[in-house]
Amino acid sequence: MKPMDTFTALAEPTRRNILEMLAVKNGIAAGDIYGKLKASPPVISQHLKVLREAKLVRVEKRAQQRIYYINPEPMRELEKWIQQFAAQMDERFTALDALLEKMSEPPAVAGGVIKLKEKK
Amino acid sequence: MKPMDTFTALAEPTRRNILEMLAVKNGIAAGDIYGKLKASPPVISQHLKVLREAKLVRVEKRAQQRIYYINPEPMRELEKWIQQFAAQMDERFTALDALLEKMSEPPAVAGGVIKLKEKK
DNA sequence: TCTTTATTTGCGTTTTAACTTAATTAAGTC
DNA sequence: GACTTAATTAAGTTAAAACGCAAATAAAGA
Repeated sequence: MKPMDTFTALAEPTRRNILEMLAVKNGIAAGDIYGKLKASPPVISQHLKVLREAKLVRVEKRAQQRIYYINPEPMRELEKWIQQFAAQMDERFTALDALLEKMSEPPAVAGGVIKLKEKK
Repeated sequence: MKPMDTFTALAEPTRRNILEMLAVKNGIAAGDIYGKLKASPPVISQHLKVLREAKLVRVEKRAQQRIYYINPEPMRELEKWIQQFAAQMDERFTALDALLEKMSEPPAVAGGVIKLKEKK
């Protein structure tokens, strides 16, 4: 349950844009990316580096160009993480659970037992 | 296609830990969180604030305690984003596409036409 | 009201991230 | 070999994020 720095890589909008471009058309040269996304070459290049390090993309050389491709694995892991997450929530939240939860004195605190107005 | 700052909120490991705790047991007091996660109260409190702003959690007051609950919507949107993403990739990558892509001179560049050793 | 418990706010410091400009590497072309 | 194109790297700057500690607020209870 730990998609390493996939989250960090995805936290930046420009990087997500790049990935979205690649989802539409896999295999894009760096130059075409900073052509369509208005950001300077160095900026894009740095973002590509982050994406590379997060293994969200891979690169192939073609003459002077670097062609970027999506690497789907981290995304799939991320999806898995979210789904496990949702599953764990649902597991704990069947109709019966919901009912019981509504009825009982809300969330049990640390120790477990709820102390209410225990006059000594 | 824009899960706002959900990504940013999820980029921090402590925040993910908090959410994972809440997935297992929804409704936890702030104090119980900084009991189990070894991080100082102020730190957790700040992270909770970020999660709150990202609407990943909601809070209820119970006496002095603040009980935190997961808010599932942003997660669902995130899941949707990933799935659309995957869908777009798959759409473009049927068996036939794969074949054609392998056969053709790889990725067409900006202009479109590939110039090869065009001796004048 | 004064005290305790639970949590948050403020503030100064350190770390990390992003953008800018300039320089560099790499692969072809003339 | 010098020249051009494509992309990256390096250095410096600014801005944002995270942490730690002290103080402040909120809700009870004595």
